Formats: sequence, C-alpha cells, structure tokens
Amino acid sequence: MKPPTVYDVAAHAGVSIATVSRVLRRPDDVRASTRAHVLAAVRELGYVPSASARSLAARRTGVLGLYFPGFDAMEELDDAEFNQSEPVNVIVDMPDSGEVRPPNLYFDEVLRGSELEAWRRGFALLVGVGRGSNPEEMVSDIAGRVDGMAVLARSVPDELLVHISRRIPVVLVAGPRRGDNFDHVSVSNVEGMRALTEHLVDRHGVRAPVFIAGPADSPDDAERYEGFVQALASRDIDAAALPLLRGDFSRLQARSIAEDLVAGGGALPRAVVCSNDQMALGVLDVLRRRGIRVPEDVIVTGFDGIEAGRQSTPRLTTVHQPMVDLGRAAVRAMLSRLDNREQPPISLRLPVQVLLRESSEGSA
Amino acid sequence: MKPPTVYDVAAHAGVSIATVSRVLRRPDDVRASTRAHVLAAVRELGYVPSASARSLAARRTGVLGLYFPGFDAMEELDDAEFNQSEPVNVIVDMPDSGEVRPPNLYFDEVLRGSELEAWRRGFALLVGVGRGSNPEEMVSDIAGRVDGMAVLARSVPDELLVHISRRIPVVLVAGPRRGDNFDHVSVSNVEGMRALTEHLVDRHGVRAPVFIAGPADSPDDAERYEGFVQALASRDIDAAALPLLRGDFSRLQARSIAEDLVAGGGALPRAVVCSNDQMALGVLDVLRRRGIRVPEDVIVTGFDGIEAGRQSTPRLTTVHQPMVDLGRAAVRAMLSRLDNREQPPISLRLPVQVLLRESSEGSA
DNA sequence: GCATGGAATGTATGCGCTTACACTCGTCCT
DNA sequence: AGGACGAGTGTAAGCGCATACATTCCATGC
Repeated sequence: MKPPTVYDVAAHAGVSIATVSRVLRRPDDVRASTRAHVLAAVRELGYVPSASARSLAARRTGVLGLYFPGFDAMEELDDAEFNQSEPVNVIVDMPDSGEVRPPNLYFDEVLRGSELEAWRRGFALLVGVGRGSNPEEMVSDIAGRVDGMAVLARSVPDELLVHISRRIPVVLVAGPRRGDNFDHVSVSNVEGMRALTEHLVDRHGVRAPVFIAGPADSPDDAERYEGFVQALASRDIDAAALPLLRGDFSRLQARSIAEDLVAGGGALPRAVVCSNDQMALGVLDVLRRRGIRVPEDVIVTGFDGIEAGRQSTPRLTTVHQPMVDLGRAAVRAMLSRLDNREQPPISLRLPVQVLLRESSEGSA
Repeated sequence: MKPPTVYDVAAHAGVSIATVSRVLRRPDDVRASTRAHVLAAVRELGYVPSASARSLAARRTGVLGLYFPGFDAMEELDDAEFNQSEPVNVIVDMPDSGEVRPPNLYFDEVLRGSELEAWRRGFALLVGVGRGSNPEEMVSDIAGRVDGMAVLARSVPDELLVHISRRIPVVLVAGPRRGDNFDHVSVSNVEGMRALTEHLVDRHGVRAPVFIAGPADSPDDAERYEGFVQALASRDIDAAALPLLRGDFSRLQARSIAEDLVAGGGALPRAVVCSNDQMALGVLDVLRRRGIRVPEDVIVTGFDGIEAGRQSTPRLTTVHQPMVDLGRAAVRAMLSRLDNREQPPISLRLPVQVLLRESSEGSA
C-alpha cells in the first residue's frame, strides 16, 4: 500500500540499496545487466524516488524559490462563488467593464523566465505569491525548501532576508538595491527614461514635458524620474521647474489626473511622460475622448512595454523591460552564488529598449 | 559555516531537540518561558528548518505540483543573446512586428489559480513547463517532490501517469478524460459552444455558419465542434452539410484561411464561428483589411476569452473559460483525494460564460 | 507525608536516500 | 605462480527532523 522504497526495489532486484541508488544517479558505474534488472524492478513496483530523502542525504534540494509580493486586489476570492452549477451563462459584455486583469503580467513574465532557466539548469521552481496574511511565514517556508531564492522588489523585511541568507543565497529582483550584501538584478530604469526623454527633446523639440509619476515610495518610479531629470539637465532644462503630477501607477487615477491637466484651461503640454504604461494608457483615454490628437497635439509616452500598449490606438511609445530575462538572470545569479558563496555580491542591470511608436512618432 | 540545525538550536537554548521541534510545530505544548528561549536561539542562529528532513520524517512534503506541456515556440532561447551590454537600445517599433506573446496566458491563469488555492490550503506549489527534451523525466522529478500533482491536457503518456499515481494523487486538467481512473477537471466546452451557436441561430437568423476548427487532435476542439453540431441539430440544421475549415489555433494560419474564404468569390457566410479566440482575431484582421463590416456583413465569434479579444475592434464575442478556477479546482481535487484516497474518481466540469460583444451584436 | 496524575521535557528510533569505505573477483603483469 | 589493481557491489553511517514512549516535575488530594 505504501509507496515502494529503495529497499523494496533492491530486494525485488536482488541487489543492495546502494546499487539501486547508483543505477539512478550514475548508471555508468553499474554493469549493464544489473542495471537492467534494477530498472525492471523500478518499473514493476512503480518506484519513484523520494526527493525529501534524497535532498536530505545529498544536502541540496534541487529546487529554487521565487517569491512575489501579492497585489491586494482580486486575491481575496472567496469560496462561495465556486459552487455555481449552470454550465453556461450568457452575458452581454459591455465595453467599459473595467480592467479585469491587474498588471500581473509583469510577474507572469518574470516567472516564466525563472521557470525556464531553472529547469534548464536542472532545478525545479517553487513559486509563492504573498497574500495579505503574513508574508514572512510564507517566505520562511519557501526558504526551508530550496537551495536559493529570489525575492521581488521590497516585498520582504530586510531582517528576514538577512536571516534567510545565512542559510541560502538570496537574490533581490528589481526594486532598490538593499544594503550591499545581497545579489541584485534589475533593469536600467534611469538610462531608459533618460534616452526616451532625450529623444523627445532632440527630435521633437519638446522643452517642457509634464511628468506623471508613480507612488512616492516606488523605487522604480524614483529611478525613472531621475532619468527624466538627467536628460533634461543635459539639455539645459531644469526639471524642477516643470510640473510633476503624482499618480499611483493605475490607469484609472491617471485618467483623472489627465482630466485636470486638460481642463486646466492653459495651453496643453507638448508631451506627457508617464512613469508606467498603465498611466500612459489612462492619459490616452482622456485625450481621445476630448478629441485631442496624439501625437500631433500631445505626445504621450509610457514605461514597461506591456502588451496593452501595443494594442492601443495610437500604439504607445514606451521603454520595454526585459521581464523574462529578469527572471532568468535572477536564477543565474542564484546558481552563480551557489557555486561560490564567497564571491562578492553581484549587481546586474539588464538593458532596456526604447520602443518608438505612434504615440510619439506619428503614423506611418 | 553550515546552516544551523535543531541540534544547534537545542544546545544553544539548553533544551532537547524534541522541545525545539515542538516549539515550531505545536507551540502550545511548551511552557511559555521555554518557548521564548528557543525562539531567541532560533533568531540568533538564523535557524530555518529543513523541509527535506521535515518531509522525510513526516511522510509528506506539503508541496503540490503542476505540470504544463510547453509551447514549442519561443522556448528555445539561447544563452548568447543574454550578454549584450548597452543599457539602452532605441528601436523604431513598426506596427506589424508580429505576435510577441504566444497564448501562454492560458497557462498563466491556470497557474495563478493553482498557486492561490495551494498556498491558501497550506501547500507550496512546484511548477514545471515541459520543454522539448524528455517531459517524462521532468514529470517524474516533480512527482518525487510533491504530495500530489496536476497535469495539463494530454501532455504526459498514460503509462507514466499510472506509474506516478501509484505514489501520489494525479489530477488531469482540461483535455479529454482518460480512462476512468484519474480525477479530472475541465470546462464545459460543449455547452459553451452550443449556447453560443444557438444564440446566433435564434437571435441573428444565422442558418449556415462556417466553422473554423483547431488541430484535428485537439480534444478541446472536438468538444467545441460537438457543441456546434448539437446546437444546429436542435434547430434542424445539418452541420455536416456546412463548410468546416481546419486551422491550427494560430492567428496567422487563420488569416490565410480567411483570405481563401473571402477570395472564394462566392457569397460571404453570415457568420464565422472559430474554435478559439486567436483564430477569430485572425479572421477579424482579414475582414478589416478587406473593408468587410463586422458584424453587419459577417459575424465572428471565438472561444477562450483571452484579453486580446477584449481589446480588438470590434471586441470579440466569445466563450470565456474560467482558467483561474480551473487551477483552483485542480488543487481542490488533489487535496480531496489526499484526504481520502479511496473515494471514486472525481470529474469536474466548470461552467463557462458566453460573452456577447460587438463582433456579433453590433455596437451600442 | 505520600500517592496520583497531568504537564513539560528528554530519549531514541526511523523516515528513504547518498556515499565513503570495505570487500570480492577477475584480469593482467612480473 | 603470486601479487597488484580496478571494476562492481555491499555495508553502514549519517542527513535533520517528528514523534512514540519514557522520564521528570510539580501541584493536588487524601
């Protein structure tokens, strides 16, 4: 009834457990005929090695962990809604049913990159998305199960990270670099926004762009603004003198910000530079509704490179972040440290791409 | 240098390892003062329990597994492209740069649902996406690490599944029900397509819709076609007499199918019913280019409910599958079986939603 | 004063595997 | 012929924890 173990296989094949283990780990160390017997026994018994025992004995789990902070929205699904019985439900779906999907896409891609790289290197991937309750517990749980883990942004208190990193390599993904003791992988926020802004100044003669920022506590936002400032400074423009509007990265809030901007009565800015794509899309929504032409009247740019920005009309000029590569790089960093725990902390910056599209360049 | 163990903590706190273990597992069985000492030691030493040892001793891992078949495309990223150094790269992104993202979205959502449900029930989630080489190996690997696993569609040979299910519960997600021995979770493909088709006949007077099918070996496609046929039959229409075009679920191929259809010279069909959204979008592409009005001249419908169908113009009428719920249901099925391994096989069909949008209903 | 019993803690075993080391044979060399 | 040696296999010692069982402690009751 209970799952078979090495002992069962060994007995069934008439060999010792060591031999069974060898057949599975280093087949070449075993004579071909013995190997065949053992494999036959494995098949007959339905033997699957226990990774727990294996990990314990080998002192490594062969698993890497990935932890994301949760987006609060939509996570609190309750159990009730689950038991409806009608197999079909016909609904007239109105156009403005709101945004269904939060920008998790970001995570999905990082996840996909990590997953890909991990398995390719012979590791399995354990995923955890922090939800309301007690992220610390979940992180510790993951930490106990893996050989190394990646943590997104500032989702975990430093203290815990230090605690965990005494046991396994921890790499921070995106967000700010914390202390100088963790490996860190992120994207070139500053350079990306700088290059985009310089383009606007140099090619489109923009002298007084409006910047729509994200939450004040977002390190990514801060870096992007920094790039914006640098670009202008290098063109002898003082960014501090320009309007800075603060949003929360959401499309919805960006809409009301844009409304205010447009309703202000004053002249429209030549360009609106947004700290992420969602907000830029919100701005586009408003301009379209008001009949203001993009990019002829106002240029709009975003940051992230999400799919929706490629589907909008006009398509959104933006800075594309290599999310998949981020995930892959995180895994590589872990493995690299696993390889040599003494090496100095790694801090990797992945390159970004400025994608010039119709929201700034006009249509073809 | 090595990570601290229970023994270290016990020594440091002046208690036995059993007490340390208890403090962590059932804190109430230990006197408050002792507990405090132990916890202090844990903190000082940076102790994190080894899940391997824990699982081995407790005979359960607390992890659930999820295995997806891989989409061949895009998975074969090579290592080289990874070492470019320029932090920014400015690119003029032309409109028809093709489809970047394959419809993995499907998986992303199932994954999110599983992840959510698993953690909520106190389990971690291990993810594996099959890539070209040897899915069997990966599946076995996962199987050894978890208490139960979910496998998507027909991505794994039956033989292996049987082998594995001798050790842990296996639940099949989507795809056909195989044998009657596995738990199975899927969506109401038949009913969904049937309801949609009936709507077209009853409300729009469609009498001879064209069906664009997916790959012949896709069980989902077969079920959808079945629903299509049933709906027509119930309205006294013989589906067998109607044209059935076979695509491969891709947008690209659907375009050429649509081209043929339009170029055929004959009258346009009143409606084109597609077996998935991607293909429906391909059809929309062609009709738009040809200046054929949707839905006035031709009604187009899809199946899946992907995000892109909500972004298209006109927005796509489709049948929405509850992918997140699929993932959640899979986890529930595993746990249910874990709870009672003797219960009869579960086969769950999740309800779908027919979303009527402008590609069939006209604009508001 | 001592027996009694529950609460708190310690002792010892085993979970299923890897692996260092020991052992057994042929084979080849001298 | 005797020994050296390497390939193939077995023996046994953990890996870090949970837990059944044994032990100790202390408050009660008589």
